[in-house]
Amino acid sequence: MRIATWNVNSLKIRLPHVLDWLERNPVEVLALQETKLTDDKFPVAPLEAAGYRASFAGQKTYNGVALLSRLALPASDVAIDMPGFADEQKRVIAATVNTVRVVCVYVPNGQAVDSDKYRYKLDWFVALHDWLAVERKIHPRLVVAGDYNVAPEDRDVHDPAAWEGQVLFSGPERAALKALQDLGLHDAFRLFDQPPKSYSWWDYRMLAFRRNAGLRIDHVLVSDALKPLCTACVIDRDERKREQPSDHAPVVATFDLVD
DNA sequence: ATGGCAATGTTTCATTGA
Repeated sequence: MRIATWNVNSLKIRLPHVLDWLERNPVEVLALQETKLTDDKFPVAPLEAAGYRASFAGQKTYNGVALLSRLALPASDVAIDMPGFADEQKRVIAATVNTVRVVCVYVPNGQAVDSDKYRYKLDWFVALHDWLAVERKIHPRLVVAGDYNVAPEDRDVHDPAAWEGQVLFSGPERAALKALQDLGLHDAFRLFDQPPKSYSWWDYRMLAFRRNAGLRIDHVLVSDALKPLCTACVIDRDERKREQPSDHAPVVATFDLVD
């Protein structure tokens, strides 16, 4: 079983990319962020034609998340938002697919340290932590995949000295991500040997991709019970080379589970 | 010093992203 996450930066623009990618990478579950579509505009039909059911929670212009899963697999208990955290912004969707509870998250960007948006990001992380502390008890097989907008360590940043203390790499953000990991949610990417300078996002500007000036901010966290079943985790950086790409690359985790 | 690139809205630029 493969579970992937991808911030597509507008599913309207990126639908051809997603369909093409799924054809080449027929994962069992794909978590999408930044769909930027209201629910009435979600492309249900083309995704079904490609063999995927879709659950989604969208809004106009910003945010928006979705979970795609193969039509042949059982999928149930779709949940939107975090209970107890009132939020207009559509950033969380969860579903149980093939006995695995999959949570798709789009963590706030934070804009700049000391901004209102940064405080909202840290508050959001606290809510996520407290919610997942409960969810992991209910669902031992738990995957939390998405755009976390935080690079965990120096090796996840192309220029850690320049980024130190900046949004996406500040101490409080990294501590918030670490607190999730301390719940027993493990960074699947770091369970394996990886190429040096592996990143999942590159700025559209400054020829960042060509210089590999990126950050690793998209993560798949796996619960204690799933950790021994996780057999691989890769970033598909080739997708970033395509025509009119998202600024994020897909991240794919593989599990030794029968589909 | 501080823009650069991309997407959205109802647009002739502002806002947001990361």
